[in-house]
Amino acid sequence: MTSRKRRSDGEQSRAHILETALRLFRERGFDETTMRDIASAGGLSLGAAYHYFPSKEAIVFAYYDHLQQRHAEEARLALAGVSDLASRLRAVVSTKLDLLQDDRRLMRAILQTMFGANPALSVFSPETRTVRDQSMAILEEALVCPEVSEEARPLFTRALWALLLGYLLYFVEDTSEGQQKTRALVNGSLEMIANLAPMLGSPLLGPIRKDVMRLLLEAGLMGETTGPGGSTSTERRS
Amino acid sequence: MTSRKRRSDGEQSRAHILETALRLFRERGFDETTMRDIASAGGLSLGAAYHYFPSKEAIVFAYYDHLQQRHAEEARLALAGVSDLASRLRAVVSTKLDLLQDDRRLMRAILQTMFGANPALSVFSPETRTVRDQSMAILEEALVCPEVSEEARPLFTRALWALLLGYLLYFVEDTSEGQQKTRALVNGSLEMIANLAPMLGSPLLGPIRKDVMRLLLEAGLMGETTGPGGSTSTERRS
DNA sequence: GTCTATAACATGATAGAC
DNA sequence: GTCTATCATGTTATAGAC
Repeated sequence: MTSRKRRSDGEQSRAHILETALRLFRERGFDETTMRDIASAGGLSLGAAYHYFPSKEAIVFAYYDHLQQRHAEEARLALAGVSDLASRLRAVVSTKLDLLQDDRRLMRAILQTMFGANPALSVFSPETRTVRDQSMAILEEALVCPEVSEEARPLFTRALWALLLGYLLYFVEDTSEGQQKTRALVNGSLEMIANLAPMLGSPLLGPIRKDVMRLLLEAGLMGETTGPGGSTSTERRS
Repeated sequence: MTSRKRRSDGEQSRAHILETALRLFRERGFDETTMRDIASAGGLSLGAAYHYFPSKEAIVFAYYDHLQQRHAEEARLALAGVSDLASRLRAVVSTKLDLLQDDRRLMRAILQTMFGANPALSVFSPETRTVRDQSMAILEEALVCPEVSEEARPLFTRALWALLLGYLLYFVEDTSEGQQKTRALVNGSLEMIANLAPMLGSPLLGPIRKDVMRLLLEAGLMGETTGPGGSTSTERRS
């Protein structure tokens, strides 16, 4: 265990780089901040920065990872003692937006990689599985309430996850004061969804729910299976 | 009008570059094809290529523009004589997928720019308005049928557009043989939607439709208004 | 073995001559 | 309109310091 002291140095440097990078990203934006800027502002060499983060993307991903941790905490706090569905939905989405309020440009960089050219980092890829599961877990917690039946919950969670993605997409482009446009859209639509929720749980829609579940399962969008780039994948990437 | 001959030369060069670029993109992928490759394969200099296309992105956009033209034609052809909603929905989405079948890597590049860092090229931006409107127009045509009431159509169109975006997102990652996973997902979900459509048009849901419309209108997602980056924008971009 | 620094490379984009 | 430099930046290779 001779690496004990060394590692602590490394961790510190890593944290320092991340901190510096985030500060610059916030000040100037993602594209406008170069790796050289980050390195020199942090008082290290370019090589050192690349030693800790294999790519510029990796830095925003580290940030997003950290952010989700915080969201989980905040959301749980906001959910405590709140029992009606509408409020619970608002709580979980609002805390997310609050955390991202001043980092919309960073979130744009994240979305770009999630929808971007590198399949490994895509929204559906197995590599990003952890992040996705974590995100869904928080949403699912919000759905633990009388209005949502046990059977409807998994499906509802997926739908909400897709919706959240849409909200974020809108959010990063929203230049209205305090992103009030997004807030209004979110609050209004979640309110309606909450009102419709009991209906969705009705036995009348049971068969349809079944159909949807089967569809999503086959598409690899549900349960333990992989996404569209499933096991039959034969494609390559340089 | 001394520019007559010149322009024709220019147009020809432009078309030549576009053609060459697309061929290389298909052969090697978007990221793997450099502007230098395109220029030299086309027998021109790097500067010349940049003269016609201000960026690499611009090339894929030109392609996408052309593609939508073709989709409009194909979709109209496929819609002719088909009157039931399910078939009409399938027709318009299937033709899209058919056109993109062998260009999924290119479509990925398109999606990346649409969700990407450059706000001007975002899905919601005023600059991409034409493309968006064209795309929605085709979808709206598919909804001209007895199952969809006149009042429900605008809303239905928007929802379908969002859904199509989701399909495409899934499609570009789908490595299953012939993208059968996407095909199954699309056919199944559209079938269900078609079945639910008459219900959505019911007077019972009238008030809710009103609410949704108002919400989308205020969000700038409907009608002639701009998107989230509306007139109050104060942000800049280098 | 773990970190850091320097130099080199590939490529998207630009400037200015012809 | 076209070309030839040239630049800026993400990334990699490599060598040295602790």
